[in-house]
Amino acid sequence: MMEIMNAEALKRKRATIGDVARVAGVGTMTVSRVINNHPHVSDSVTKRVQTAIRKLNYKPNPAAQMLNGRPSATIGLIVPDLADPFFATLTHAVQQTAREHKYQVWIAASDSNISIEKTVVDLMMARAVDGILLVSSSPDDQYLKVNLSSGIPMVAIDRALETIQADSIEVENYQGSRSAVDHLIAHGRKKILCLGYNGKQSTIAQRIKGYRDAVKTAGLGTLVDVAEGADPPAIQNLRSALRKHKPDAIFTLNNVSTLHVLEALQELNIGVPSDVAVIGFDDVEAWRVTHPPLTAVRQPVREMGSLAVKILLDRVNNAGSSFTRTTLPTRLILRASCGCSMEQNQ
Amino acid sequence: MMEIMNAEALKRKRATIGDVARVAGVGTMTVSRVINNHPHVSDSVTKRVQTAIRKLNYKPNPAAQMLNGRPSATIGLIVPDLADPFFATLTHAVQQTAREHKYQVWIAASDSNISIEKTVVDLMMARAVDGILLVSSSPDDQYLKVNLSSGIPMVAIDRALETIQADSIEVENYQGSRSAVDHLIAHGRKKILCLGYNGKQSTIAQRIKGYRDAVKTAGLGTLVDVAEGADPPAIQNLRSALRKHKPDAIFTLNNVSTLHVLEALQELNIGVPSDVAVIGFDDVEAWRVTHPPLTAVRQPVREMGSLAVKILLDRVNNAGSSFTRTTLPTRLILRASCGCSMEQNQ
DNA sequence: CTGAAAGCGCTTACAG
DNA sequence: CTGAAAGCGCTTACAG
Repeated sequence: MMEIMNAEALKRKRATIGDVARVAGVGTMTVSRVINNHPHVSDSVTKRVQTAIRKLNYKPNPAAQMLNGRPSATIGLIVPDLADPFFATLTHAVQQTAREHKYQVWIAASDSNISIEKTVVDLMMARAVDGILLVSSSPDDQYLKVNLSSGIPMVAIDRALETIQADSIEVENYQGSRSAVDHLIAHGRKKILCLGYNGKQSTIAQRIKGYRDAVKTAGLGTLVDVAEGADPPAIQNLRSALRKHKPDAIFTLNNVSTLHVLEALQELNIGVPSDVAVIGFDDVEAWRVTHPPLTAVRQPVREMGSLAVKILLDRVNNAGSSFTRTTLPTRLILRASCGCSMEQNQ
Repeated sequence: MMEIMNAEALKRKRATIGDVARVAGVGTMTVSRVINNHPHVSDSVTKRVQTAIRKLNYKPNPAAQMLNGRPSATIGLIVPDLADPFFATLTHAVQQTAREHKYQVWIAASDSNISIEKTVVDLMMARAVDGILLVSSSPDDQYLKVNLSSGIPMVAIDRALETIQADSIEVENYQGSRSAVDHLIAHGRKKILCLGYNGKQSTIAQRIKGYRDAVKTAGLGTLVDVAEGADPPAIQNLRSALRKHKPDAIFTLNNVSTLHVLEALQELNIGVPSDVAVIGFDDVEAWRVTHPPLTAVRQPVREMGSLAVKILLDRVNNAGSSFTRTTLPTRLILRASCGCSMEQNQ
C-alpha cells in the first residue's frame, strides 16, 4: 500500500517535503532544517533525511519557499538590448560576479520599450528576486516609485534614474566624448560630424555635450545629426547626411552607429582616415580587424557589471546606508581610423 | 480603526487579495475571478474590485499563483554565452517571438559549463517556468531525464540532445561547412586549414566532417587544428599553427575563431585573400566592414529562435504529439575574403 | 534535538 | 452571479 503510494507520487508529481518526511520517518520540520542547514539536527537523522531526499529526488519548491518570505538568491538584470555587444558583455560580467556570490541572475531585455521594462520590473519585483540591476530605457521612470516602496533594492547601471533615489554606476560620457573629439581636432580635422540616435537618452546627451564643448572650444562649427528615437536611422539617411555635411571627421555616439557609418563610408567609397577620420564611442572586439582598425572610446563594461552586482548585494544584505553614485572613467583606444599610424597602436 | 489597518497594510507590505476583497466588500474568490478574467461576474462588482485593486496598487503574488499550479506564462532560455553574437541574436529573436505570444523569457547563460547548466535547469524546472529552450553545452545530458519526467516541455536549439527525447532545431552544419570549403577549393586553394575549438561539441564536429569530406573529395590533404575545450585557444597558438601549416586558405568553425584568425593574420602581415583566403562559419554584422569583408556561412539564427518558441509553446499548450527534429539550411554569403572580387557581393 | 500547528497568498472544487 | 472551506508546499514561532 505504501509502496503504491510512493510509486504514484513519484510519477504524478515532484516529491514534497511531506514525502521526504514520511520516508525518513521524521517530521516535515526536521526535513526543512536539513534542507536549510540549520544547526541542532543529530547526525543520524540528518543522514536519514538526506537519503530520503536523494531517493525521492526531492527538490524544494521555490514557489513555496518564496511564499514564506525566503530570499530567492537571484537578482534581476534588465538591459535594453542583448544583441548590442555593450550590453551582452555587461550581462556576461554581471553573471560572473553574481555567480561568485552564489546568486543566480534573471536576465531580461526591454527592447528600449518603457512598457516592456515596466512589465519585467513588475514580474521581478513581485518577490521573485532579491534585487534588480536596471539599465533604464527611459527618463520617464516614476513608475518605479511604487515598486521601490516594496523594499527591493535596485541599482541603476549606465544611466542614473531621473526621478528615483537609487545607487547608480555610470561612465564618464562627457569626458570620454570630449577626449575623442579633442583627438580628432589635434589631427587637424575641421568639419567634425557627430552622428547617432537615441539623442534624448541621458548618456547620449552627455556625449553630444562633450562633442559640442570640444568643437566650440576649438572654434569649429558644430555638425550634429542625431535621431531622437531608440532605433538606428536607416542607412540612406546616413548617406545623405554624409553627402550633405561633407565632414572630414566623424564622431559616432555608440557602437551600432559606428558600424553603420563604416558601412556607409565603404559604400560611398570614402577613404578612412584619408578622406574622413572616424572615432566611435564604445569599443568592440571586432574593431581590431575593421578596415581600418577603429579608434574608439572604451568603456569599462566589465567593471561596471561587476561593481553593480557588488553594490546591489551589499544593499540586499545590509539594508541601510545612503545611496552611492559611481562614475567610471573611459579610455581612448588609439588605432588607425582617427589618423594615427598603425605603429602607435596599443 | 479600519483606516489605520489599511494605512499600515499599505506601508508594511504589498496588498493581498484579502485586502482588495475587504476594500471592495466582496469575497477573495470574486477578486480572484476578476483578476483572471473569469466570466460570470457582474459588471458592478467587477468595477468595484478593479477600483480597489487600483487604490491598493494590488498585484497578485506570483509565488502564490504558482503554488496553485498556475502556469507562469514564462519560458526559460539557456545559452552557453551571451557575449557571443550568435547567441545574443538568438536570444533577441526568442524574446520577440515569445512576446508576441504573451510569454516572458527567463534568460540565463551557462558559460558552457554543464554544472552551471544543471543548476539553471533545476531552478527553471522547479515550476518557475512553463517550458525550456536549451542550447546544451555538453553531450552529457542524461541529467535532464529526471527533470523532464516532471512534464515540463523542452526544446533543444542548435544542438540536439544526445540521450534525451525532445524536439530540436538545428542547422545544416555539415552542408554549410562543405559548401564553404568547396568554394575555397573552387578558388584553386590547395592547403586549406580548418581552425577552431570546442571540437567535441556536435555542431563543431559536423562542421569538421563537412570540411574533411570536401577536402578528401577534392583529393587534397586535411589540415585540422581544433582544440577540444570550450575556450578559444590563445592567439600564440593560432600564430604558431599558421606558421606550421602555411595554408593558402583557412576555414574557421565559428565567429570567435574567425575574429581571432583575422587578428593573427593581420599581426603576421599575411594578406587576405592574396596570401590566404578565409571563410568563417557564422555570419556577423561586423563582417561587412572587416579588412577584407568576410565571406561566411550564414545561419538562420532568428528563424531558429522564433521557430523554437513556436514549437515549445505548441507543446506547452497541447501536450501530445511525437517529437520533431527540424534542420534549417545555411547560406554562403560571398564577400571578399574568399577571393571573390568585391563586385560579386550580395 | 524534534514536531504539531498556524499561516504565507492564492485557487480549485463545492455549495448556494 | 458569489463565497466559505480546504489545500498548494513550505517555514516561522511555540512547545516539548
